Amino acid sequence: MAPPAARSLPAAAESRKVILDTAARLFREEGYAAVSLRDLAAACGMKAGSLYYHFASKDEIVAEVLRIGVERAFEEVSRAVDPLPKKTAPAEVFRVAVHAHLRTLLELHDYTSANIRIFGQVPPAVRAAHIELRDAYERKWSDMLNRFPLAAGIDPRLVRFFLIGAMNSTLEWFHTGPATVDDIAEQLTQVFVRGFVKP
Amino acid sequence: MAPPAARSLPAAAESRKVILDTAARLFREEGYAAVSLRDLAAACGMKAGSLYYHFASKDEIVAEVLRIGVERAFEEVSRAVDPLPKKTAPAEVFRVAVHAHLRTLLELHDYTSANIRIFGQVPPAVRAAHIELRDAYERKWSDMLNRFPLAAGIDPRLVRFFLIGAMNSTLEWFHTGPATVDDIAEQLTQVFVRGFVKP
DNA sequence: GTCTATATTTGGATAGAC
DNA sequence: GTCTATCCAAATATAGAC
Repeated sequence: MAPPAARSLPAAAESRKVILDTAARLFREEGYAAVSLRDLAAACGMKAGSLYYHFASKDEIVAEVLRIGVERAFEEVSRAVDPLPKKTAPAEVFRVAVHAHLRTLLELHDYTSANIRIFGQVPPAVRAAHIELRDAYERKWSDMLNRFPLAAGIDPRLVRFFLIGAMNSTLEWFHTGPATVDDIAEQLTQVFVRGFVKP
Repeated sequence: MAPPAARSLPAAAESRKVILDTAARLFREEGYAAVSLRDLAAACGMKAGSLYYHFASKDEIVAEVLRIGVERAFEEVSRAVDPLPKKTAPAEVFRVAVHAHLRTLLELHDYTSANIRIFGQVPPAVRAAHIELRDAYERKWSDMLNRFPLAAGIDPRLVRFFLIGAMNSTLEWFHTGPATVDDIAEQLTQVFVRGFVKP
């Protein structure tokens, strides 16, 4: 038998994708607890019971949304940074990475924004199972920061925490529209690398 | 009639305070949706129905917790910053303010940490009613930032967003213990004012 | 694969006794 | 002021028909 055409998924996989895409969007918009399986099913054009053909529980759905969210960000940042020439200045690598992370979070993927938005709301067991993947992604950021010569008294672990906190909190105000992703990436880089005060 | 002794509140006010203190602690620990009124009442040594003598709804309780959370931070930062001599260097004012905010968030008040933790989880109406007070507090930060001469191309509104995001996200990792509040305040100030890279 | 129907639990909220 | 008892709505999850 010939394989199915590349553009169309088998029915089950197709439904699964619709459910996950919709869940990511609703979680991003409304938070974890506010989205019931009835809401989710209705938004997919299904009934709640049908979800259980594809997933064993709400936890399983949200765990998959979280996982894909980090993976997308990881991929986008890697795709932007890895091809840069070896001799690229650390600050330029940094700016490109920040831009890729912000674009994924703010413009590209509901999965990533859902991840940031609901991570603190999901059941502790789900959160615990997700930590390892988050850590792997954050290690990529540590590697980038470690290419810089550090100012005296600066702990690079704290810089990474500050940076990730500042990047992810853009989700809470980006829609108010004071700046574009390009603006934010550029200025965030300048603030972290050289400070916001006139030299 | 003589007023009651200063250290003891009237019974109703006392119960109200117990409920709010306990709610703040539970919200901080478990999030908004995870705390039921039965849980809250039990932790206060009461039954769920009794809460309704003091508050009309769960929303009213959480709104009060949010309000007190910002007020405490506002008070602590004002108390630390306002008495400084007029000629104090902007960077020193900044450091003192960051220290006061972080200490309130990380060591002093369950209300403030609950606010940061659950703000994104409460019903939209509660959030909307709370925005004005948050804005007033953030204006205090804008005033401090505006005392600095800015580097070229820097929008002080973005700096304020980055700063508040970085400060509040400490809540997610402070318990892992890589640094004290003093360390964090010192290094956060240095990173924002002069950057983390060796000059 | 998706449906209908329903079991089961849990939540916020109310009424009235004490 | 706090209790007991209860209402009502909503949630996750399951069973079995189609």
